[in-house]
Amino acid sequence: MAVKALTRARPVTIYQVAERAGVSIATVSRALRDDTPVTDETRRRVRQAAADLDFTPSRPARSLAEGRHAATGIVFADLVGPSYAEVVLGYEAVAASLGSSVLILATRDRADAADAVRDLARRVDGLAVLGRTVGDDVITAVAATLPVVLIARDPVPGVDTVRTGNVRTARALAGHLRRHGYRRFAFLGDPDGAPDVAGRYAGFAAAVGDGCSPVPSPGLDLEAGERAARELLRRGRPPQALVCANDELALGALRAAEAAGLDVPGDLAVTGWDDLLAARFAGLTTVAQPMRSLGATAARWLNQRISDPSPAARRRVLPTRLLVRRSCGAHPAEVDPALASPPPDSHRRCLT
Amino acid sequence: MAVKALTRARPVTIYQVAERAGVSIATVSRALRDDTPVTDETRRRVRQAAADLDFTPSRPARSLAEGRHAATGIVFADLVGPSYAEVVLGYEAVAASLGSSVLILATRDRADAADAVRDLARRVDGLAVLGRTVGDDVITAVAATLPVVLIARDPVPGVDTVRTGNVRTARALAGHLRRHGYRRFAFLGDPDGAPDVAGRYAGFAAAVGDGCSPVPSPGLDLEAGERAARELLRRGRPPQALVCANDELALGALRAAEAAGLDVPGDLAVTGWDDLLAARFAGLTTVAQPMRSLGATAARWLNQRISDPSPAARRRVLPTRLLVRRSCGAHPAEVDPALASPPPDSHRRCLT
DNA sequence: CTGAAAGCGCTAACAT
DNA sequence: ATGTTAGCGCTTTCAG
Repeated sequence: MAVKALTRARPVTIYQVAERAGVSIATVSRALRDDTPVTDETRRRVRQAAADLDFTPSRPARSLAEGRHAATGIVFADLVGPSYAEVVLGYEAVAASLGSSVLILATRDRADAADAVRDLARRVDGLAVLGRTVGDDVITAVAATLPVVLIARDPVPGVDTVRTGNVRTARALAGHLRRHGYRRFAFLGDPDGAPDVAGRYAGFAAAVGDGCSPVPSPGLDLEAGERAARELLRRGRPPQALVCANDELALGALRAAEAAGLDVPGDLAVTGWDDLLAARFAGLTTVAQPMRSLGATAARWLNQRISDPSPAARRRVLPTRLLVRRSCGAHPAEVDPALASPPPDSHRRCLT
Repeated sequence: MAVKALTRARPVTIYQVAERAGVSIATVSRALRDDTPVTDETRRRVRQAAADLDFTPSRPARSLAEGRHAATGIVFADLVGPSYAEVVLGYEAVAASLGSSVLILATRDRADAADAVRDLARRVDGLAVLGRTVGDDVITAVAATLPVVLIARDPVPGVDTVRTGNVRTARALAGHLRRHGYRRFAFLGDPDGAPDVAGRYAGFAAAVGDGCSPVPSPGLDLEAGERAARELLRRGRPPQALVCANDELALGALRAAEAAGLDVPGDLAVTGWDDLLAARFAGLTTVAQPMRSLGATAARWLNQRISDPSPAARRRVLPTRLLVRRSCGAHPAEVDPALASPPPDSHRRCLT
């Protein structure tokens, strides 16, 4: 196969289409977008010429002239972990159906996250921000420039926010565990590390009273969970139930328990949060959240605010579901069957 | 909180910066990009003015003038499933470090995928396409316009391609299973459905000879695997080892086996592909692939080809690793320890 | 080193 | 209904 396209063909412009169709560029512009008054015959000719030349309008030129990008962005820390990928997917699906392209920005541990966000802001008509990826100051600054929707993050004045119910669900979880008879709890995760963790801890701690203090983990992944749990279990008088801020931590705790020769749930009950696929196979009691809806809602709101920025800031908390599996103890009859069913937009079924 | 920003401030332009700094717009343009000859003093003044006004250049205007987008796109079918999210993440990380923004496009089951791709092509300087999301005709057409890199997909003439080794690894897997003593195999998955599946089946079938025919599943998810496996196990004389095209199918098969009262690996060996987190907890023997590297490589190649399109098309096959766990049978001593270690860019450890 | 001016390709008044 | 023309905000010759 010979090397091809050493120099790529220069893109076709509206002028060439106009010449070929024997009309002015304005007419081409009109004919190609169906919202304007053009003779059927003219439109046909223009369309034909455009097709012949394989013409597609230059996006930058269009954006510059129209003063809009027809694109929005979504900022997140990572895509692995708590099924954030699903949020992005839900977001993309709606955004695409609304005719806007999607730019992504993963902040990970990037030092210049704030700059990157500001830069992104010049390429889009609106921005969705997932979690505590950048400071409130950046959010406020960007929100002064274009519409912003916060996802799974503490609200910022004047900015839309969609979240999942952490506090309330944590309370439900606490109730469930108490009905199991547990009284000594530990919460695995650092409330200061992520807004979600903070909410989950707050709700749980409030529900069980003083009986629970947080055991900060050095991260939110499996290794962190295993390490923190190992430490905890080594100390005297371990808790009866270990409530983890997310499934990865919980799965790590499961491993630590196994390594310590403890039976789950016999010696120790463990719960997670997120309903990862792995949680099902580990029989982990956890909380399922409508991740896809989270993204979809953000995309929809963003679109609305782009076309009309005037309404007051909106806030919504999406419902979550407690999924009771075997890791929290013998399955009591009191569990409402509805609680065991999957969240609205999940294709998963409860396993245990 | 009062409603704010009913009408957002118009963005600052280069003219305002020029006026404030007492120079021409050309000088501002130069001073803001450090690659041009400008007096230190002038540069300082311009920078100051820009900072005062919180000026950031308009992307569309810049793109129009420069004739480039400083952005690339990545097209994929979905983000869930075989950790495609990791590919995207690897891609984004490299692209960002190379100074280009990232646009995403999820084709899912979208009917107008081809149009969407063509549309995306007008917003980027290069495109990465993951899997069989659009037809070869679209790839060829787009590749004539801008650089394209294919990921985990059969090569198209003249287009770069990065893949993971399916055929060779399938052979290794077959060898391992044969050493276990298995002789009757079944392959779960539809080779005609996805390029990866095709390669995996081809390699496996070639290695075990006629002893293996594919059992097409109606999809690649857990439910499809469970259903297909249930059917298979119901028929007389089930296989000794069930090799699944991916982990989700395998996990479904595990459930079907359990439901049928079969012991894994006692009555039936099961293997997967992808090394999902859940595979670890299910003790599933599987194949780990350097997903992140896949994306990273694509981003790097794209960048190179954008700056210099002349080199001949490149093809690379990234190595995979067989992860032997308990689902394939009693752990023989013959397993090379190296085979059990994680792929280069994975943070995961082998569990079993 | 800096300024003036000509585009980049398109949309949107404004004419006709 | 269609053509003319003035921008959109920036980069980049070309002069000076």
